[in-house]
Amino acid sequence: MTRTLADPDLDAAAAFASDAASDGLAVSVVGACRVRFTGRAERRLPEGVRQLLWKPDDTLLVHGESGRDPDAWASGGAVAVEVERASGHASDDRLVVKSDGGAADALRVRFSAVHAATAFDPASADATVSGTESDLKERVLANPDLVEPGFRPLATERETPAGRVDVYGRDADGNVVAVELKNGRAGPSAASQLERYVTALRRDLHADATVRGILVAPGVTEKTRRLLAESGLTFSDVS
Amino acid sequence: MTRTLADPDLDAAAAFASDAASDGLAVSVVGACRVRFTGRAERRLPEGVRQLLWKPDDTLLVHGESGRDPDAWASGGAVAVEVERASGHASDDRLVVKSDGGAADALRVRFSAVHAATAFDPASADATVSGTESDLKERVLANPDLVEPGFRPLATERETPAGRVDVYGRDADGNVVAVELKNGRAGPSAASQLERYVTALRRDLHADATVRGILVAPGVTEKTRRLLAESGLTFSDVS
DNA sequence: TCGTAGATATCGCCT
DNA sequence: AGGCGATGTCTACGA
Repeated sequence: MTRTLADPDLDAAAAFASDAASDGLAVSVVGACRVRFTGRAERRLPEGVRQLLWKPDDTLLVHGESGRDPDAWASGGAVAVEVERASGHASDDRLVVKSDGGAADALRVRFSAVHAATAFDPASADATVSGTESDLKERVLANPDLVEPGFRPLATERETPAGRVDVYGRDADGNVVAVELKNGRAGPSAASQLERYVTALRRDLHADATVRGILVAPGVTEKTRRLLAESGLTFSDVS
Repeated sequence: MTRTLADPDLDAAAAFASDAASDGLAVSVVGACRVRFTGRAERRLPEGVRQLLWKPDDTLLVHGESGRDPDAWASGGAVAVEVERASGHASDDRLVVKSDGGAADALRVRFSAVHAATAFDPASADATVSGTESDLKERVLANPDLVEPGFRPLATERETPAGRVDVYGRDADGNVVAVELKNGRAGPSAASQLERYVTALRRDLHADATVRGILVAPGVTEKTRRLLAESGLTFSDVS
């Protein structure tokens, strides 16, 4: 199923890539190229050796020396391969792989040389995941005292004009409580988010209702702790 | 500089990958593998053909069938390669590439078979980028009327207890103005952010100062527009 | 399709 | 090293 080509000429590489793509395979191309992206932004990469990965869903990824994120990419567009013939020497020919996204986004990768190409039938993701914010929600519902002693959850994802409250309930004194969960260390945006929910609930509910906000996370930054205090909100540590 | 190996046995692949890594090269390995990540979350990928990219900065990427983001990854850890010997048949041996990040993050990729391996000397990113929020700031400073007629910018990235205001200035009437820039369509978090800044400035400045907030972006969602209105904030469209 | 919010977010800047 | 906010964020999930 997997096919490999070493040091092909550009015509061979182009044929190899298009054949693989029409067979529903992923193609990895390693070679010297220039890259240009235009659309939501403009980006250019100078001549250099990179790896291009062309997935069966027509995602294009250009990876260079470092980092988790690609140096350039395109997704959602139609991908085309061609060999640009130079008028002079054949050594000026270029293998061009390009994606033309619908919304003005366009990526063009121009190879002056291809060192290796591999085609393979890739596995779908189908991953098992745990340890996310949704797991934290399960934990809180199973053990509401994590929020605070006496807390009783009444709903999850409750709608407000400002967005959905992760967990909605009442405290031991019967006050309305909005709980915002964060899976990691909480920053200022979490405090703002919670404040928006609390403000929206105060407006929506009867004027005599007391609405409290509790941020539940395994840690909080100092500035965020201060912001919470200034807004009369509570932090509950679940480390 | 670029080297390729087709259908190597696991020992050859292991030697190839470690040699390439010690030469400061990037290595692409295509083969059948299982993947496990533990740390901030847990994730497992079942047996399947994927591409592993091992960059010189010890970033590991595992790419499958679709999507721009890798199905699994690790960065910042030390990467090790080894062949796990099975007690029975040699066909039960596994090529293991693993990254042990400092903070409990660990990625392990176990290949049962390697179909192709390529080593190459990758180019550094060194990209030219434009069209970002910082470009929008340039535009606003060059032409303050984009914010509103008569606006005069006085500072950028002005510090407040709630964070840095993108552009700080005064309007035609001499009122203090906090400007928040968004490069894309602005959502509720942008409104919250601006409100935090305005509140902080009102607290910091003399009580008699009027502080206004203006969100400048190429569009805004409906809910956000309502949030802005409720907080007495202004939206300025720069499409 | 649009809006909203999470993510093993990553990345870059500044303290 | 940690906080903070942008990102061509991407991606999943609802309305």
